[in-house]
Amino acid sequence: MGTGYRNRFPPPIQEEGSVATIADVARRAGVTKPTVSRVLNNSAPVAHDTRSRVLAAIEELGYQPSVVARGLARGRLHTIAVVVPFVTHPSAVARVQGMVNGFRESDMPVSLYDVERREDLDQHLLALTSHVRPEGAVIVSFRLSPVDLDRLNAANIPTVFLDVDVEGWPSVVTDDRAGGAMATRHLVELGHSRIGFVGDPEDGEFGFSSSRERRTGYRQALAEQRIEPVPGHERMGPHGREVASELADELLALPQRPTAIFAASDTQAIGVLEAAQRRGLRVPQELSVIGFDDIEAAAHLGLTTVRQPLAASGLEAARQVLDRVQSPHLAAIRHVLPLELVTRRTTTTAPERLPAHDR
Amino acid sequence: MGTGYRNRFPPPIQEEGSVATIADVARRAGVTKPTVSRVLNNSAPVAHDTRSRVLAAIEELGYQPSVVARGLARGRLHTIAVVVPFVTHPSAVARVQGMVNGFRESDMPVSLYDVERREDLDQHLLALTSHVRPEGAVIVSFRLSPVDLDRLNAANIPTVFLDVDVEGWPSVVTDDRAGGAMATRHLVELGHSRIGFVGDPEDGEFGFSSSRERRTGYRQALAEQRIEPVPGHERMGPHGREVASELADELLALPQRPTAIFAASDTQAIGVLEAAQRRGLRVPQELSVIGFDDIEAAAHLGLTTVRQPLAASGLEAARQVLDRVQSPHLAAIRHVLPLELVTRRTTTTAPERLPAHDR
DNA sequence: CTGTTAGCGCGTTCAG
DNA sequence: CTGAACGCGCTAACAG
Repeated sequence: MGTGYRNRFPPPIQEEGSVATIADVARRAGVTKPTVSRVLNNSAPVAHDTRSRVLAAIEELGYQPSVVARGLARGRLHTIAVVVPFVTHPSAVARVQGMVNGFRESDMPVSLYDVERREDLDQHLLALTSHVRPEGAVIVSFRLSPVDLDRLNAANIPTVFLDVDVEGWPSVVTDDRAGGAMATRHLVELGHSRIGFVGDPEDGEFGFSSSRERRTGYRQALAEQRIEPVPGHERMGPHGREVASELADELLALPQRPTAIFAASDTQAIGVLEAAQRRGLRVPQELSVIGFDDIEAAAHLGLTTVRQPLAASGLEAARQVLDRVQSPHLAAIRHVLPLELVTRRTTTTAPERLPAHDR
Repeated sequence: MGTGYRNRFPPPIQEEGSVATIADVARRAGVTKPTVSRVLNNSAPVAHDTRSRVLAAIEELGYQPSVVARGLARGRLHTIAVVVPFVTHPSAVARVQGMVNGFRESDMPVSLYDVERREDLDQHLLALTSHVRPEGAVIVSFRLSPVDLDRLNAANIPTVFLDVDVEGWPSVVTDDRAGGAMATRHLVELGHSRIGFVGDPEDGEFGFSSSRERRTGYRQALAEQRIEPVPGHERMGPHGREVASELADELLALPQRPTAIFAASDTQAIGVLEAAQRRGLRVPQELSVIGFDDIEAAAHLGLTTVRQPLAASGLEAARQVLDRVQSPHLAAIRHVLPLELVTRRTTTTAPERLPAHDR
C-alpha cells in the first residue's frame, strides 16, 4: 500500500496515557514486584513456570522498565557518558562515530556531554560523580586535575581517556610527537628548510596537549636534520580555520617567508591554504602545506596530512570501557594507535631545489 | 604556574564518595526537605531569611539536585530529546549543531537518539513516551505513523518535526520540490536537455520524503521546459556515496548519456563526481553535476548545489520547542526555510551548445 | 525459590 | 509560610 507509515509500535493495551509499571506486571502474573525484578535482571533464580508467567505478562502489557527509576534505585544509570569538546568538529564527529559503533553491539546507550565552554566541563564532571552515575565514561582530550581524577576514582566509574595520556588510567592515544616529526621530516626530505608551524596556543583554555606535542616533534625533526629553528616561524593561536589563516598570513608576510607550513590540524591547514590563496601563492609550487588528522575534507582538498585513525580510536575506547564495566579491575593499559603519512597534492619539492625556470 | 591542570571543582566538603542530598541541606539549614525543594524550584513562597539559610547550606555543601530523582518524582526529565537518523552524516551534524546552539542559552540539556536501524526508532519512541518523559522533543526526517503520533500526543510532549511535514504538528522544513525544480532549471538554462537524476529509493527503509520531493520538482521543471523525460535517466538506490557512484556509472554507460546529473544530496553528488572521474569524463566540460544541501564538502569540491540552511533549521527547531515547553498550546506553525542556488565549478554550458572545437 | 520490608532522592499533597 | 506523610518505579536485604 506504500503509505510510507511505520507501524511497529506495540499496541496500547493499557489505557491511553498511562504506562505499565512493574506493579502491573506483578499483579497480572500473580507474583510480587521483586520476583518480576528478578526475572528482568536475572539477579536470582526463579522457578521455570513463574518466570514464564512473568514473561507473558510483560509481553501482554508491553511493559518496559523505567530506566530512571532503575537508575535511582541502583545508583547508576545504564549508560556510558562521553565527555567531548566541540562535538561538531570534524575530528570529534569521527571519534564519536567510532564510539557509537563500538557501543552499538552492547545495549549501552551513550550520552554525549559536549563541552564548548570551560564551565561545561566542570558541570559535566559533577554530573558524572553525582548520586546516580553512569556505568562508564570516556573523556576525550581533557587533562583533568588530580582532584577531578580522585573524584572519578572515588565514584568508581570505569573511565577511559581518549586522545590524552593520563598516568595510571587507561588511555587510547597516538604518538603526537612522532606524528609532528613525521610531518616535518616529509617536508625536509622534499628539500624544505624554511618550515613554518601553525598550531594552538601553549596554554589554551582547555590545556589540550596534541598541538604542543606535535610542535615538539616538529622541533625535534628540525634539530635532527641540523636545520636552524627560526623562532618567528612558529605561530600559535586559538584553534580554528580563521585564526590559522591569519597566523599563516603573518608567516607569508615575512621577508624570508617559509616555503612550507606544518599545521597542527587539518582544520588549521585549510586556513593556511586560504591564506596562500588570498596572497596568490600557488600550492604546492610556491608553498607546501601539510596538516594532521586526515579529516574528510582533507581528501576533498587533496591535502597532504598525517592520518590519525579517529574512528578506530573511538571504537577502541568503547571496547576498553565495556571491558572495564564487565571487569572493573583490569590493568590500565595505554593503547597507542599508528599514524601514517598521506601524501596528496599540497606538498612538493622546495622551490630552491628546482631548476630556475621552474620556479 | 601553568601545570595545565584545571581546578574549579567544588571542594569535597562531604566525605569522599558520598554526595550531598536534599536532606543534608535541610538539616544544615535547620529546615525540612519540602522547604529546600521550594527554594530550589520557586514552587511556593519562602520567608526571606529561611531562603538565605537554605541557599547558604546549598553553597556550603556544593549541593546539586539529582536530575534522576527529580525526574522520577516529576515524571519528566529536564531534557529535550532529539531523534535523528544517522547523526554522523554531514547534514545531520549541521542540524544538530544548530540545535545545540539553540538550546545552549536555555539550561536544557539535549539527549541525542541516533537512529541507524529500523528498530532504533521504535525503541526511542517508546523511551520518549515512557514513565519519565523529556520536556520536549525534536524529530528529524521521520514520518511517524498515526499511532505513534497519537502516543506522542497522549504523552503530552511538545514535539517539533524537522525536515518533514506533519499535518497538525509544528514543523521546520524547506520546499524540497521547489529546490528540485530550482536545480533542474539551472541545468536547463545552461542548455542541457539530457539530465539524469540520482536519488534515494521511493520507499526506503525509513520513508524519508526529501529525495522523492526533489525528484518531483525535477520532473516538473523538465515538463515546464517541454523536455521529454527519459525514464531510464532516473536512478534510485540506498542513500550513500558508493551506491550513488554506481548509479551514476549506469547513467554514464548509456548510449545517449546525460550531459548533466542532478543528485538529490551532496553526498550522492560526490559519488557522481567519482563515477565521472573513473570514466575519465571531465567535469563540468563533459558532465555537469549539481547536488543538494551545501554540506561543507561541497565548498571544498567546488560543487554546484542548492543550499539548504541546515544549521539555521536546527536553531529554529530548538526555538520552537522551547517556546512550546513554555506555552504548551501554541498553534502548530509550519516554518519554511529558503533555498538558494549556489553556483560553483561543477556545472557549465551543455556541450552541444558549444562551438565544435570546444567540445 | 518467593514474599515482606525498606529505601534510592526528590516533589507534592495536606495540615497547621 | 512551614512541616508531616506519602508516592514516583525499581532494587536490595532479609526472612521464610
